Amino acid sequence: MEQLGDLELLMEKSFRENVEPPAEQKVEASFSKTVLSRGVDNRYLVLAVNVVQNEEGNCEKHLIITASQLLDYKELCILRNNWCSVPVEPGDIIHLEGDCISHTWIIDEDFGYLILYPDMLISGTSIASSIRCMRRAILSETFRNSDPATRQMLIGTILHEVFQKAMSDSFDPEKLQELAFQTVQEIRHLKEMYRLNLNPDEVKQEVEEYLPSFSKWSGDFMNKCTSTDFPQMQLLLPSDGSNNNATCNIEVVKSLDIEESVWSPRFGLKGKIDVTVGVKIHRGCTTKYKIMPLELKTGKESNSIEHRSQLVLYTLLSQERRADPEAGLLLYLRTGQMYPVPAKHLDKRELLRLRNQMAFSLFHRINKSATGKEKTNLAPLPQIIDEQQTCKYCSQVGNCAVYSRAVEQQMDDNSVPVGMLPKIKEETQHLKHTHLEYFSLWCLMLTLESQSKDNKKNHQNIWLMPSSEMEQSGSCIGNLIRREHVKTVCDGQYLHNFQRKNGAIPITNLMAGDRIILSGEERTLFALSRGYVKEINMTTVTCLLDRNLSVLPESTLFRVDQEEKNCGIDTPLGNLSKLMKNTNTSQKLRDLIIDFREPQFISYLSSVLPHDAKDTVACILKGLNKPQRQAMKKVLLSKDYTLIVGMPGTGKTTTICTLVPAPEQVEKGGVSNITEAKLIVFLTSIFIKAGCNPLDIGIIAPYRQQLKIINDLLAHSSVGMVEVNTVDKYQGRDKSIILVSFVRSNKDGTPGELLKDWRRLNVAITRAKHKLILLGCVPSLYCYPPLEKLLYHLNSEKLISFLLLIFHQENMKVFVTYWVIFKEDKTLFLAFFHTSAVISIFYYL
DNA sequence: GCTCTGCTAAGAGGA
Repeated sequence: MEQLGDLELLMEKSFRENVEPPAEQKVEASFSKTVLSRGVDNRYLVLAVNVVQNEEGNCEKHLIITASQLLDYKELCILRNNWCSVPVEPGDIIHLEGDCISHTWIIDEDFGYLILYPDMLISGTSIASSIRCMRRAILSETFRNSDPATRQMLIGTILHEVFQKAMSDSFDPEKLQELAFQTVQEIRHLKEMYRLNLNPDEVKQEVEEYLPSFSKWSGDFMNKCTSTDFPQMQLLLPSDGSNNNATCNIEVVKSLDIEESVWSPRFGLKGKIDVTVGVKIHRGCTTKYKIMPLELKTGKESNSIEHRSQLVLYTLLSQERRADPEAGLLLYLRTGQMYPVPAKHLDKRELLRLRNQMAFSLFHRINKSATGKEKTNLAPLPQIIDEQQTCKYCSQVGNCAVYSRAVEQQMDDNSVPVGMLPKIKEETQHLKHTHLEYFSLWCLMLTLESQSKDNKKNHQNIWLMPSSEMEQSGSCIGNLIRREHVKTVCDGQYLHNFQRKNGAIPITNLMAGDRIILSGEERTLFALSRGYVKEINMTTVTCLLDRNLSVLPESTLFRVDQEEKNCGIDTPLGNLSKLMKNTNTSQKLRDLIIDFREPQFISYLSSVLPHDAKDTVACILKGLNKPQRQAMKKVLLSKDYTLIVGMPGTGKTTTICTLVPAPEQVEKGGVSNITEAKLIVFLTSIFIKAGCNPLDIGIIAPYRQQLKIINDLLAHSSVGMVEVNTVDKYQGRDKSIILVSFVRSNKDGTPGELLKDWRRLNVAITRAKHKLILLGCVPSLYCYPPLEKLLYHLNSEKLISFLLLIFHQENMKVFVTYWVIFKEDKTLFLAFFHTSAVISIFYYL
């Protein structure tokens, strides 16, 4: 009792000490628009932080907090034990888990959590990776594209997909073979194989080696007669208490979701759960049913702390949607071995502590001058660890060393472990002082830009503000009910129709094409899916979503929130990191960009232009004025870069153009032309963006392989629902817009039979009611007599447009933009040529 | 203060 009295006295004291100083009134929330609240989603503003010693001489942190906007109602939060190290400061926003008794929260070793900046959601994998090196975790969040994709990652991705498909289909060996084959053949995976110089057959073979383990796993854990037939495991749930027998039989009943994406503003976490499974835990004569996260791993069966931590974090994420799973399952697909991972309080506490440290580092990227007199500069990152082994294979080692030398070693209180100095030197020895300065400057500038007010995502409004309030800002529509069937456009794209439960849709800024986040009005259905607005009118919002919501009850109320545009500094930061690499290309770019080496030019055009391109180039130059022609010539002679400077409207963009060749590919499946296919998809998307109904657009190609490629591309774009067919299928029908891809493009003029058929061509070009776009390689198509006639006619009518592909380089990344001139006339022929001239341009502001 | 532009994203495995 006496102790308690002392404690109360202590509390009173700290209250008095901290409530009274006038300085406290100046405290402002670091997240300007944060909604302070109490209850499950509580958000407290920290007014004061006091470190005190308790009776036993242990350290405690006492926070004076408030959930009232007027700062008039204050509470106390006492942090004990390890929680004392949370880097919380006055002005911070925190979330508290636990009990609040007589205006006092006590967070200690065994009970309660503090979440620092809960609206900053950090991914499960990031936190897991911070266990070994916090600095690396922060660097990976910053320099996002520094991790090069590898063969193992591709195999891992493919295997995940095969397993997930099998989970909702079947683990029958023949079916698995089929699923594996399908998945390996998917365009995005083939692209990655091409990039990694891998053969699809060898990838398929490696994937197949895992399949027997898949079958073994499903045989072990699913569909048995009696509970004791399921594998025996050691698992105690926190709710089981300590004096229970840990041995149990685990049965996987069913899969409830795949790639479930969860944002948790309660724990400040986000992540994607590989598989969400219904599990029965049979222990003695009792059975517990739990819905748990199942995490798949294709690599070494390490059962490592990182892997297990990922599952512990996923049990926290799961609580956003349903009851606490208390445990997760970790499955190694190479062997089919599965480990249960209980989510103990100790593990959750330590992981959230790491999360708070990470949130602190991510939030405090800049040292702002307190008085306005000192220079604003970058804050140091978490300490470099002193473990050569860990750093040996770290993909962030380059960024780590450059940041240390360019930013941290310029500071007074910089401390690098002595053992790591040689490594840092080695990693940065190719860089001059000017390069380090450039890195430091741009890192600072980009970080400042990302922190500027209009670039901050205010996602927290979605979880903290009711839709009725958000609707007033025009970026939200609430009280929506799903109408009609969900149309599956393709895997991962589902068309949903929503209507307001009562009456018309309120006035809104939401427009077709906007990115949105779809949530249920209920808290547990928050951020269910993301996608685009496809169409919006007075009564209906049509959305293309990444999940099919028809599994939810029909009466579910939804809200649609506009996803705020995010200023991506990821690309420029990634480029900055690449610019510092020890490669010849980066060396050259540093020379030109940082050290301002003058660009070099060659003397004669004849040495760069292929002979047969002469006429083509002359033809283009005809359309340009004198300064444009001079600029064009300079560009063609450029070895490095050419700057074109001009007032707006003087025709810089017109000058920056080049012709791409688009060669055909002849394979077993038939003839195709990937460039044309991409362009068709691009043009289709332009028409849809311009307001055309996808159903009014038809795509025609004479070759099946081409149709397949176009279909695949459409399926992976936001377009979808556009009819793609051979000429014959359009016989007797018409569409508002028809796009034709002629496919053939080869120098030797091998004629294919298909295009010689005059009747087919006639059908193809007479299907369009309003706009006909023909796309093809002019010199190749001249080989076909019917097309020759057509081209001759189009040419005389000036209906042929040369297709311009614009390469432009911004933030050191090359973008390719198709530039198409739309004319008033109904018919337009977009033409390619065999030859190309590549132009590289840097835009400088 | 308005409007335009840039925009998937968490994790795929390694030791």
